[in-house]
Amino acid sequence: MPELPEVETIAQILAGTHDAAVLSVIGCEIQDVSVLWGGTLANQEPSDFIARVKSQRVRSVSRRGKYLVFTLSKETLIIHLRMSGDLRLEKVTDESGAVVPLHKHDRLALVFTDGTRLAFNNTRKFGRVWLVSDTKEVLENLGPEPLADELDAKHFHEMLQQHKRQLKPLLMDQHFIAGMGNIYTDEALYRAKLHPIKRSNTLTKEESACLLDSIRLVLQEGIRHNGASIDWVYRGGGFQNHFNVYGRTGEPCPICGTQIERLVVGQRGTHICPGCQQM
DNA sequence: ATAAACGCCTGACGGC
DNA sequence: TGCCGTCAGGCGTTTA
Repeated sequence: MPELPEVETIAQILAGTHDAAVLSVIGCEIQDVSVLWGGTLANQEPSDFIARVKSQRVRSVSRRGKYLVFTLSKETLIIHLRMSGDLRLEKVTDESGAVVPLHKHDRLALVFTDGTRLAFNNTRKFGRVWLVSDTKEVLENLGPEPLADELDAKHFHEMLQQHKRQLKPLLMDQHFIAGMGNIYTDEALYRAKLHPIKRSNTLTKEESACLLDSIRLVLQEGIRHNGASIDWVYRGGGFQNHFNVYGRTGEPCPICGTQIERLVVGQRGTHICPGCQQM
């Protein structure tokens, strides 16, 4: 699934602030809703959702962790793409006036009065949509934004000291810090030369500061490349061409030449350079 | 407190 | 070609 850089890219594209943006949802009024798979809705029945969301207008689009946040006239629409979710903003009809068909695995579609449509494609049905009056209902327990200035090295070190957990599962815990997923965690730990199962409370101040820098570096680089396009989901991003360890099992480490190893940490495939990342 | 195991889903890929 | 196991950008719940 998309991680912070992919979600950030999608948010910017939908908001029309991205270089690659063609359409924008800002100002669009919701005219019609198709709930193609009811399980998509996390907190209500399709009929309630449709009745409440119709005729609301999109005021803004932003990101919090891996959540997309659509501020509407009266309420807030929140989308989490999970593993296989994607969003397409497109015209409902083509140049000849023919209706553009929805895709296989589209689970929800919002049709706007200006003739555009936002389609939520979600192959594995893990993604969810919420409609809430208060974003706290969904976002309250998220950890800090890794790229925010309020998070400094001192505070991050204290956060790490408060747990005795393996670094990788801790970084992927959205209550600890919001937005890190499997790819960017592997890449950040590699850059910081830290082993994924090293205990968080054993890091020195210097190591904590280096880890925070590494997290920010890989996330910024991911955003700069419009995220990664892997598996069968292609969103136009190119960060997959800049992975140092993720998915590179058996290839030489760019720094020391040792073969990249794959292990399992926290039930997730994990990629490390055994030469650079020692316990 | 920490972490493993499992469930939720569909599809791609490699081996036989 | 088909079948089977494994793996996949996530996360909540249950169990140890």
